[in-house]
Amino acid sequence: MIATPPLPAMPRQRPLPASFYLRPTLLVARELLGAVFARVLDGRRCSGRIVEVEAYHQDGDPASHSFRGCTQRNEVMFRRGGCLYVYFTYGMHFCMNVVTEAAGIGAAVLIRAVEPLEGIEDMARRRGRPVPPHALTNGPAKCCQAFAVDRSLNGVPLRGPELLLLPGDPVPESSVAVTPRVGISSGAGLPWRFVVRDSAWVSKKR
DNA sequence: CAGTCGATGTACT
DNA sequence: GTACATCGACTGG
Repeated sequence: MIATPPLPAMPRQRPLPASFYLRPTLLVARELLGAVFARVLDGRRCSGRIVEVEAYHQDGDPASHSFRGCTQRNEVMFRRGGCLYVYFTYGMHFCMNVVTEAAGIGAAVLIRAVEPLEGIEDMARRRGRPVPPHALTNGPAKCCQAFAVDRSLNGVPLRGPELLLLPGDPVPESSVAVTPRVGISSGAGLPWRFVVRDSAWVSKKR
C-alpha cells in the first residue's frame, strides 16, 4: 500500500479569477462582502469572511490616495486589479486594500473588518494583547495585525501562495448596508462603505 | 455609555 | 510643517 499524503480538511477552493477585479470598483467592493481572505504564513493558514469594506477611486474621490495621481506610495493602486495595496498610517498602523480595475486606473477596496474563520489562535497571538473575540479583526489596522500584513505584502497577488481571496457564500442584498466611509474628512459624503448588516464582526455600528 | 487624546512614521505641500 | 482610510487608554456622566 502506497502512503497517501494527508488530505486537506476542506476541498481546496479556487481563488477568485482575475476577471473579478477588473470591474467597476463599487461593484467589486459590494461583491467582496462574503468572500474569504486567507493568509498563509509558515505553512499555517489564517482566514476570515469579509464583512466590511470601503471603495477608493482616482475619479471624483478626494479621499483616495490615488486622487492626485500616481506616486511612490500609491503606485500599486494603479496596477492591474488582483493584488494587495498596503500602506502605513498614523505612524504605527497598516491598512490593506484589494486593487481593482485595469492597469493605469488608481482604485482599490479597503478591507475594514472580517469574521475570523481559521487560525484564530495565531491571529489572537499576533494582536499582541488580550482582546474579546469580536475585537480581533474589526478594524482595518487590526486585520493587518491579525493576518501579519505589512509592507512586505504590498503589491502581492491575491491568487496565492501567500495571499488568497476565495469565493464565499453570496451576501444577499437585504443583508447589505451602504454608508459613508469612516475616518475621512474630504469626500466624506460618498456612500462607498459596504457592510454586512447586523454582523457582530464589523468595526462600527450604523 | 460618549467624547477626547496621545502615540508614532512618513508622504506630500 | 501638516495631515493622516487608526487604535486603545483615559476621562466624565
